Amino acid sequence: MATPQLTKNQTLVMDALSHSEGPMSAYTILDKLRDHGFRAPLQVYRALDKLQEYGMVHRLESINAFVACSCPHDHEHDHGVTAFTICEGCGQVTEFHDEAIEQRLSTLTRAQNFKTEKTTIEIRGHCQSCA
Amino acid sequence: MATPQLTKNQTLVMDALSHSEGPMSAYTILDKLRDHGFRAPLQVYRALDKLQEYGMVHRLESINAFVACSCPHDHEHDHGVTAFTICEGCGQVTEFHDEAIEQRLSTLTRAQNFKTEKTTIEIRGHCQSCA
DNA sequence: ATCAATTGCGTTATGCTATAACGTGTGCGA
DNA sequence: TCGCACACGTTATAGCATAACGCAATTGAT
Repeated sequence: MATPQLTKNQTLVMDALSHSEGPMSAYTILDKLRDHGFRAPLQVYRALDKLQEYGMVHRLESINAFVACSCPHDHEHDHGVTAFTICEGCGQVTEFHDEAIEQRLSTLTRAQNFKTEKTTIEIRGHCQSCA
Repeated sequence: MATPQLTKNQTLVMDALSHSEGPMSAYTILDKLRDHGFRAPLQVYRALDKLQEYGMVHRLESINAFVACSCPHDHEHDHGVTAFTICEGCGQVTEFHDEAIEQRLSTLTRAQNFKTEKTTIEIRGHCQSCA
């Protein structure tokens, strides 16, 4: 998945997420971008869809929010399964990848002949500071 | 978490989920129970909250739906981490538990001094029949 | 027995999340 | 230059979830 040149809206949404400390809901992003001409949710959702497709943004299913991918390198290759810890206190999200879990899940899904398309692993709790 | 006697509403919601082939949204449950006197979403959500607390119902975060726990035994002890495969074709949900994944996640979260409260693992794709 | 606390219930209203459906403009290759 | 793909803007609507109020039943300590 090569990363093409981003459009204006995509760039605005990406910047908003990148400069945010933690995850943001689509509507929070919308509010942040009103000064830049954003008026409707669809403008945000359409940009988010593309950014997810490019692997630059992740959706956190358990909190209906979006976060910039923390991988420093480009997004030209698949990262495999992505997992997150999400702190209920400060909202901090940590992204991580683990080959062992990926292998194990692969084994288990293969055993039931299940064809995986998207894997969600989200761990909610409290980080060191907020424990 | 001992399972107390269920209230009327809790029983109705539990029965609806148990007799369903797959997961149901709160509003779908509401519609199914209108004949039994249900009028408002809160009646469903309140019952669902308790049933989740008792470990009899799981929430599928990635599709905003609820499913009856498939464990045959009672719910008096914690099952640890619960994972699901969710078929995008037929909606079939399979629940499973894996000690290896649980261990690995525990190791990883411990490494960042993260205190886990709830773990979500949901695998979306296609089951054998729908592949 | 009585009071207070707890729990469940019902209702209305509201808020948050996401998409449908329509039309416009722009770039680009056949 | 025609047709197609894509991004965009707008309005409206659908879908998911909770706030806030009040009432009724239960329980359990005084």
